[in-house]
Amino acid sequence: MGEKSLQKKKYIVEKAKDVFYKSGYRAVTMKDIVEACNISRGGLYLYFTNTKELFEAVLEEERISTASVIESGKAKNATPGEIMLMFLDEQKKAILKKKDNLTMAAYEYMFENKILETDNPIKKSFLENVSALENLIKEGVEQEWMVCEDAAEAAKNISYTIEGLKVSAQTIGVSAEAVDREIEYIMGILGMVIK
Amino acid sequence: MGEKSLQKKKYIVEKAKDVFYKSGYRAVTMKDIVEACNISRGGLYLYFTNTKELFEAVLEEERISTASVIESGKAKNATPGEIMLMFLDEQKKAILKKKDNLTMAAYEYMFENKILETDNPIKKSFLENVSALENLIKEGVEQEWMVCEDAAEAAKNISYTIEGLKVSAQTIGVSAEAVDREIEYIMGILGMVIK
Amino acid sequence: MGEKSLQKKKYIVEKAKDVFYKSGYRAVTMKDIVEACNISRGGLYLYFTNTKELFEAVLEEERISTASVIESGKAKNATPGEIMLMFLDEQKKAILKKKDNLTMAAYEYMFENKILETDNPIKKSFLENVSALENLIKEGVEQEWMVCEDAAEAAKNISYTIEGLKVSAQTIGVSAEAVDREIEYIMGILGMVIK
Amino acid sequence: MGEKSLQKKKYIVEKAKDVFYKSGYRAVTMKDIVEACNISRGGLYLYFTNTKELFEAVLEEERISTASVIESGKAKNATPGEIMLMFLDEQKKAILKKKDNLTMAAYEYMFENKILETDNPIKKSFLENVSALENLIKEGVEQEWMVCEDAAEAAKNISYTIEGLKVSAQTIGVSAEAVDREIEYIMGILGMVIK
DNA sequence: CATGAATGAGAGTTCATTCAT
DNA sequence: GATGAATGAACTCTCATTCAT
Repeated sequence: MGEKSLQKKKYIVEKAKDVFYKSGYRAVTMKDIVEACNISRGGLYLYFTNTKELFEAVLEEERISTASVIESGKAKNATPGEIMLMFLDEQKKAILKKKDNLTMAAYEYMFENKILETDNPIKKSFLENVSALENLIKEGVEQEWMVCEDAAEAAKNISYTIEGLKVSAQTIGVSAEAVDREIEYIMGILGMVIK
Repeated sequence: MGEKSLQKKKYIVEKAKDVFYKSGYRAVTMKDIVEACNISRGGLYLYFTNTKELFEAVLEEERISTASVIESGKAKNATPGEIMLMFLDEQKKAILKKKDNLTMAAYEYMFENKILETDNPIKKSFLENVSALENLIKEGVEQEWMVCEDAAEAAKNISYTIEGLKVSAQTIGVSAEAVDREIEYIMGILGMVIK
Repeated sequence: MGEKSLQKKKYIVEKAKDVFYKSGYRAVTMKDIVEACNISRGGLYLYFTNTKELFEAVLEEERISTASVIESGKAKNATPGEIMLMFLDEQKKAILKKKDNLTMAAYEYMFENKILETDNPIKKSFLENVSALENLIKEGVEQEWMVCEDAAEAAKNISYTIEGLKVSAQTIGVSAEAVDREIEYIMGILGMVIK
Repeated sequence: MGEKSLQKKKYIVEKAKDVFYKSGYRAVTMKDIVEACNISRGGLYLYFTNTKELFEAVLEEERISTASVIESGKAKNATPGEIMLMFLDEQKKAILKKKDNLTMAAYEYMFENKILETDNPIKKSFLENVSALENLIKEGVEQEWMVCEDAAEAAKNISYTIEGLKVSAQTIGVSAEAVDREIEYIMGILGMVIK
């Protein structure tokens, strides 16, 4: 697959993203993608065999990488406490983003594709994030910016709280204040002073 | 619709519940239901026109009514604090129940059927629960079993935390300890002494 | 599947037979059958899932059973020699039948479906016929109508000679005289007097 | 078409032969050939428009020419009887060759392309062979190596017997002994002494 | 000549839905 | 009410064939 093809592939992923945003995961058919991309039926199949592949490509692009936030924080010589705040702020934005159907689509995808498999990209991403958070917390504790006896458990707790907030935000609705309260709770867990 | 028909309808809902538990929401076809019920294709249509109707009937049956827990507590002359504990315990059980595909099915359903509509049965049920909780909290505060400045906000916060836990439990996995910690957090919000 | 369905199934097989006669095996699509039967796309699938199933049903109907010829001969108290003549006559007719594309279709089918599998219906039918012939020959030898040292080998030899004639007849062309000569040869093998 | 092109064409035919050997005739697609040749889709079309053309080119290459065997025999000053034995031996080898899917492919091809047309390459080849055999027999009779009243009919009979054996060998299975017996039969027809 | 991306026709298959019985 | 055969729309997927480069 040459340079040109890669561009086309990217173009398809971009268009597909719109479709998934609009229609979720399961409702999307290859036909929908074909129409969104304005290409031929067969043409799409040159790049993607099914909507699962397509969705995984979209996920790959979309992933808000905790790791990347943490990396960029370290690059700026920020303290673990500062990095944690940056991370939480990033998550808050993601939670409060209106019409983030991709989160729901991801849940549909996860449900359809047997969530217990560990190579499930969402679970994988979740676990990566937990791991990155855990390291951050350990560092924070070592440098006495945080207090936490069980960094692993704390990282997990923080992560699924955020996950739950994302889902609730898209289904039942969550106020910015509610998100703030959760963030305070998380900071409390870590013995961080609330700003 | 006569007595006999009502019984049949109930029978169908019961069988449909099994199917939704097993396969989620979107993956379920009328054919699946027909096969599970061992009735004729046409027969099913006499009672339900589509899987949406069927799923709503199942939801109606399954709803773990916060209100009902609270009512039953009041009937036993339990204090607001005791009722709250009973409620949280009930929720813990629901969260930790393995293979609760119905929760995921409900999310699929919610997603497909435009969550913003207020007559969405899940949102409706959620709001009812929030309201019941709010009243419980207000009562608890009045009787000085709890401390809470904004009962409405607290009720909402508690509810979506639980909702988030349910989803996380079904997708990423949540330990019993994690649930306990969340319950402690909730009790902390309400100024309740941790047992 | 009720009485009515069985009739319909038979009707489909009948129509399908025409199609296979006309177009062979591989060229036939489910669509062709649908059109020949004048039924709906989905309707056909109620009875047959693919052309393989259909073709096997056609084969079942069409099978010129050696066994049945032999049975009917025995029922008429014919001698083994007479039965052999009846059998050979039956085969001659089959060989010389014009436009017997079904034979070719059967070869296409056999080729596509891995001829080595012993449950291949054509091979199975062939082996059944060989076995029936073998018994007939043994009986003929016992009653001194025939002379043959190795009945099994003779039966096999006769059978594939006929098979070869069928194919040649449909592809390169075989004269009635040529068939007669082969029959004489077979009778010679069996030490039978040529009429 | 230049020298280079001819070489490429030959290369394609060689690769195509493998594919036809492996998959028969009808199952083979232009895509299969393209992949086997490791050339571009468009590239193949410069040489062959469809699988029929390709298969005919393969047949042309593969033809076991009776004529050539006879020619080579004559070149070696062999007697008609010796040449006949050489020819029969050659055929025996061809019959007993395992996995000769090309024979079946040829039947598929013949069937698809209306066998009645006399320019059918297989029929043409068959008739050429019959003619060469006929001449050989006539010569054998003249030189008193053979005895045969109707050389034309004998040649035809021998040829389709062999053809039938080839098909049977590929579908139902034929033992070497059975082939020998057929050869003896043929030699008997010609009044040749059995070795 | 050669490439390979792109097209679109067409085959297979599944199901929601209807309707005569 | 109940049945289940029948319909047809919709979707997936594959290739022969073309054409700009």
